[in-house]
Amino acid sequence: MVDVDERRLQLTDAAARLIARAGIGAATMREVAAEAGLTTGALTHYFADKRELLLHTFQASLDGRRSQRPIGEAVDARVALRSSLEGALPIDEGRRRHWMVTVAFCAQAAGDVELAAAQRDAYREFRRHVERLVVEAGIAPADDAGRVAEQLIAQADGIAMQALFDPASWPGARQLAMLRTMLTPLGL
Amino acid sequence: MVDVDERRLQLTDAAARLIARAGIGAATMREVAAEAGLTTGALTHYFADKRELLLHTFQASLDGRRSQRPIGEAVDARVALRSSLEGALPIDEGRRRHWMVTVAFCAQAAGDVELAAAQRDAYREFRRHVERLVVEAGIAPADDAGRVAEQLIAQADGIAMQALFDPASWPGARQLAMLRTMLTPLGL
DNA sequence: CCCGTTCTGGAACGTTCGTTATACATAACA
DNA sequence: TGTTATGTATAACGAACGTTCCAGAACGGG
Repeated sequence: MVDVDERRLQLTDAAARLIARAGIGAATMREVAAEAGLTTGALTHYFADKRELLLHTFQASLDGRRSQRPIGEAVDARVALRSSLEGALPIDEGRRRHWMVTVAFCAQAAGDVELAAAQRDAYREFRRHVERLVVEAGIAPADDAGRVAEQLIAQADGIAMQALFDPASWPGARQLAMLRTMLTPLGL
Repeated sequence: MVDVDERRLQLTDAAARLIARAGIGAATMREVAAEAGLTTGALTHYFADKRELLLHTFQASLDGRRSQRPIGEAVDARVALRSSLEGALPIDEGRRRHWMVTVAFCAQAAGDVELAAAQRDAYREFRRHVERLVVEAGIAPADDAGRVAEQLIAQADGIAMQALFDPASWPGARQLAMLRTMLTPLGL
């Protein structure tokens, strides 16, 4: 009948938009449902409770980001690596939204072991992804790729943190320029 | 009669502990008052509303961090610089608490221009502080110190972001080691 | 076409929130 | 010491929240 996954995405997308636009406080069950053009009856039909909605919203936002990664062996590992790191910068609406969802999720994850684990695992997955690209690109020996990956991620995230609430000082071009400045010593 | 500033600190400290321990959702007016050993009557006497409490909690947490900075000309600029950057790493209870407060504050700052400005200004102040130390330490020429400061802050914050919800992978020593690895190319 | 399932809207429930009001204690000052 | 201002506890209020419930619409299999 109805595509369950599509409906869920419709609802988690609405939640993400709301969180990014007006903060976690504005993302009530009623408001999320309304943003999606539905009511709480439909919302509770797809998510048992608000916590589950938030968890799925975070996961869906992650999936959305992952789907933007260059895929396959078609692209050069160096290009894929730089693209993956640029994916962590809030330089457009989608990437900014993902950061806002992540921050809101982290704020909720304090004192909630399951949510904290989700955030932790998301980071670990990203680390593995970057680490693999580092190896493929031949930037670092395999036994040191993990450290290099952590370093690269730290640099991208650090720029993102500064840029998130100071977009006037950090237009997209400046974020990208700074990331490349930090990458060039590694031959990127 | 009563030291107003001390009472306010007592209350904002209670709020910060609560936020770090159980998340922003647990920081209700009643809970904050109880954590401070008081009631809502006292709480509302010192803060007009919850938003003001949150803003002051963030500012008080910032002040607490700033008070840990090495002061005066007594210390070497290089030492002060490294110490300031290490202050951004969640390697003990106080620093972790400040990060949790910051994350909670950012989650609330979406869609609230005044809160967003407070977060933005906090970053800019830290940037100026680091920039000054960069110049004093002779690490970069004055016209490039800003960029270097941003880079250093980004590296520290990036480590912090990864470490916040994965303390098992990021003991304090490892955070410090990684920060020093990133600092050595600059002669620190 | 009918029946059972799935899906959705809408209202209701109990709880908890931020906030306000009030009563009482305590301290400062005349 | 009487009076005023200040500090705090307690209770109450209306609003909004997450959640539950139910009626009925939409749909699919027989």
